[in-house]
Amino acid sequence: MTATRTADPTAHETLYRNLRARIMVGELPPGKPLTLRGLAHDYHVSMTPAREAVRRLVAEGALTLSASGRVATPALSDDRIEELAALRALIEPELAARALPRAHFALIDRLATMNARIADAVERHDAVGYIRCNLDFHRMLYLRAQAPAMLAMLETIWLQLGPTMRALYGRVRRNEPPRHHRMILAALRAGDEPALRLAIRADVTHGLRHLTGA
Amino acid sequence: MTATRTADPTAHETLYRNLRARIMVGELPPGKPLTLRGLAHDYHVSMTPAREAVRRLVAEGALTLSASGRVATPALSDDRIEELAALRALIEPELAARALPRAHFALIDRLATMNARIADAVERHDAVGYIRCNLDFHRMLYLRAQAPAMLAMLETIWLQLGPTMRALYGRVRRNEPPRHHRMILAALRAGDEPALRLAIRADVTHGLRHLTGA
DNA sequence: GCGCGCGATTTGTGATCACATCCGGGTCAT
DNA sequence: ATGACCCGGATGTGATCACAAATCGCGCGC
Repeated sequence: MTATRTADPTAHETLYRNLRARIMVGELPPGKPLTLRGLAHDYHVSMTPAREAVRRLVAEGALTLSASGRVATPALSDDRIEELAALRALIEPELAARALPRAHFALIDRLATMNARIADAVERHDAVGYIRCNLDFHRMLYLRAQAPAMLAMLETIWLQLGPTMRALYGRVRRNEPPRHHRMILAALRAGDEPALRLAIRADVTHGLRHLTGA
Repeated sequence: MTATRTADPTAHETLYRNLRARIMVGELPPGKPLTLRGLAHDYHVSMTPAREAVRRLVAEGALTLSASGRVATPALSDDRIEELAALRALIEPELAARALPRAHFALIDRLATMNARIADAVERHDAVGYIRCNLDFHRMLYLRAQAPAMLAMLETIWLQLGPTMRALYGRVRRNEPPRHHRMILAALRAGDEPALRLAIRADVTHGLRHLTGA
């Protein structure tokens, strides 16, 4: 245990973090309805923290609010998916470019390791494992950009796509080796910013192209 | 009154909308502390809706939460301002480009009218009026892009910059005529997408360049 | 068999209370 | 004069309750 850090987070924050993580990696299918009392019961807290956590997630787009106040995971329209993909395609290359000058060898090495883990998840047909590792791969790179506001904005986009991505990757059985990721690593090693931007953009748009067609 | 729409919004939503609008146009200075009981009292509601509205605004970055849970308008660091400006410079040209094919004459005419209103606000040294009209100008254009997710994301960026922009425009007395806006209108009339992207980017980066130096 | 309406239950909203903690100001000792 | 210290008010957090509205399911009528 490295836990000298046993700070006591508030109830609504633990609930928030937990739900957020589950939504981002696609543990919940699109359109899954949630209830305040249900969440409160599951986490052994009262309704108040559940309300705050849900409200927060709704504000981030991780959950949608029906007209009557009912809350559920988002079931995105094709148009919305296209928009979110376009946002990823705008922001991620920028973050990668900013990370590039700071991407030393140890980072690239760790990225390659994570890439292997992604291949494992694909092998095992583990959809949420695949999504989790894939996001970890991108996040690890973008963290080097030293741009917390950009990264936060990007993560809210990932959040919104979480349930939908799961619904997709759960359907397509064909294994998709991290082809573009290798291009990303090559561009990083070469210090080639234009190539990096292209590789990132290709990775993002490739992964999301199938979502609308299905 | 066109108000056939007198639907009854929930208390926390009216409070949310009101606060959000005030923050976005810079009515509140950076670092202004707010209290749940204070807000609840001002809006004649109990603490519960105030808490939800505040939680929502915190999630959007419109308010910041101190370690002890205290809430205040954000006092942005220079780095963060640069990031948010970069995000605007990425997203806004894209939205403008998507709006361009749908920008018919009536829209351009209305934009020109709003441009005049901006000039008025500058004349009167009305900082919040200037910010409000400026954002209205951009929003009116971007609405034509039919990209609600992108626009929503952009508005959260505007939100975060609200108090800071006010602090800036309140300081610089020199009148800043909407020079770039005329370039935007010209590009729209000519249907010239590259020129439009450049004009938008220039407008955004120009307006925010001073924020770090001051 | 199928659609419709009605009632019981579920669910979100808002109010209020108890409590731990934090912040500010005043006091006292050095 | 200045620093630490301490206490009282202020503040956020969480729990619980009352209430209105929406939803779902069942039974009736067609």
